[in-house]
Amino acid sequence: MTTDTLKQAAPKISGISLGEFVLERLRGAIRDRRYQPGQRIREAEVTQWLGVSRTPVREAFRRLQADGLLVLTPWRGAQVVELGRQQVVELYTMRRALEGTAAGLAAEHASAAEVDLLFGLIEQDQTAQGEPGRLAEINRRFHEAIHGAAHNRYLLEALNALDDSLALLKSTTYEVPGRAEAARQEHIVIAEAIRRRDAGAAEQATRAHISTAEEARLKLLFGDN
Amino acid sequence: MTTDTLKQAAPKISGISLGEFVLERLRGAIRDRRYQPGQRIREAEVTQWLGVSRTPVREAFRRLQADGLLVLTPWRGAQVVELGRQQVVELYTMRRALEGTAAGLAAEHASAAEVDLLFGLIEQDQTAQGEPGRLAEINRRFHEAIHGAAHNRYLLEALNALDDSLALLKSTTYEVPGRAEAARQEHIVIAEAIRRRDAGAAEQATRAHISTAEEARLKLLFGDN
DNA sequence: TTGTTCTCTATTGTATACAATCCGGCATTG
DNA sequence: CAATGCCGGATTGTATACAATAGAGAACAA
Repeated sequence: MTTDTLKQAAPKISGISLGEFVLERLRGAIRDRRYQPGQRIREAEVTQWLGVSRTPVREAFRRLQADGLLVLTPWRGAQVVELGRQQVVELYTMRRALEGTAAGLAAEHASAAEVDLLFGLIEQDQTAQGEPGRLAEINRRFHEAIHGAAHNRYLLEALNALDDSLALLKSTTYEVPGRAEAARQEHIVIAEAIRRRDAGAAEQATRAHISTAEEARLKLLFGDN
Repeated sequence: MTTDTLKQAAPKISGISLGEFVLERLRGAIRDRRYQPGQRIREAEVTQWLGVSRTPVREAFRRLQADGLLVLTPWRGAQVVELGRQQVVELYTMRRALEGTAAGLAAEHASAAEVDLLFGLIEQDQTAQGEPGRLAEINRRFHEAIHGAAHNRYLLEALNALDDSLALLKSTTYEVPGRAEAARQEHIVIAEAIRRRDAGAAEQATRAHISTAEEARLKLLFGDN
């Protein structure tokens, strides 16, 4: 076993297919911005990086295209999607709809443990003030908890794909001054609506939350007022 | 040029790639129930049918898996998805959210021509009473018109994928007695809300419309009361 | 008969060879 | 000098050969 960092060994005895392996590796690389928006990804490049043939690489490309992370142009190959202002706005509109729905469903279906998890995360949030990285991570887990509590697999899939797309955007909105405290308050309103099983309130509060997040995001990316 | 119906000729000079060609053919075959839910689809089978090699077939399989139409099990290949009661309920929950959002956005963004189209379709609807097939077709175009009027590409994609999934279900709800007239009235309420730019009312009316469609569907499929 | 194990075939996963296409640079020409 | 057209290499699309696996059915023992 060499300490090979450039040429990653493909899993030899893993039960997973190589196509899935490549898919996850590429998805991670795009999420971590090792492949940046607009960048072209050549098949041969991935082939050498992961030590597999072109076939599984191409399969992963197709899946990532379906997820909206890659653009595949015939005879020109794959490019990481670049999001313009209009697309960011449309993505946030989708997010408002889907997260709102998830929160409403969570109010109807969440178990006691799931509700406790939400409030636990809100407490953790308070201990992480001033650390944008940790705040973003706790925020992610808060929203994932709601997604799970909705108990709808199609909704969950759609939200995961949406998160991947939004990961194409630089940095976190927690770098905007005052955003952390505002988000925290909004989270509390949402969690309390879910606890008292008020689906309408949970949905409305979540939509408002996404809207303020959108504002912060647009300000960060495009300097909107 | 032979009148070959079994072994379809692949497009030779078409600008489209074979993978896309196979994808559309398979999607159509699943929509038309030539491949039925639960049925296994072998690569070799499609290979012979369309006169292409396994590579483009496999690419199409991956895309269809991402769209939720196929289940790919390692070493076992592709199977058309079978929807159980729980999954139908979850799909309709998604549809309620997405169609509601689309109607709300249409109320905000629809052009005059798009509004006219909606009322034109409602009139056509009246001339097709008693013909479930034509009614279903007009219904489809009514909803597509709203989807387009929302002017959000991600929402449009999600709704198209959802329609493909629901196409896995047998027959149309217009076979339920009284469903046609009820749907027609609901359509009018939705279209009028959009015409007067009342996003909230359009969304609410659409959600209610999807809920009654869901009821009819569940009754049809599972004999719910 | 029934249950178990083994083998063999059908089918999919992977690698690679070959064909088609695009894009850059270079030469030619006005 | 600019514009245009034509190579040649790089890259992707497709076909096919080979490897790995699952599942059905035969052979056999109890």
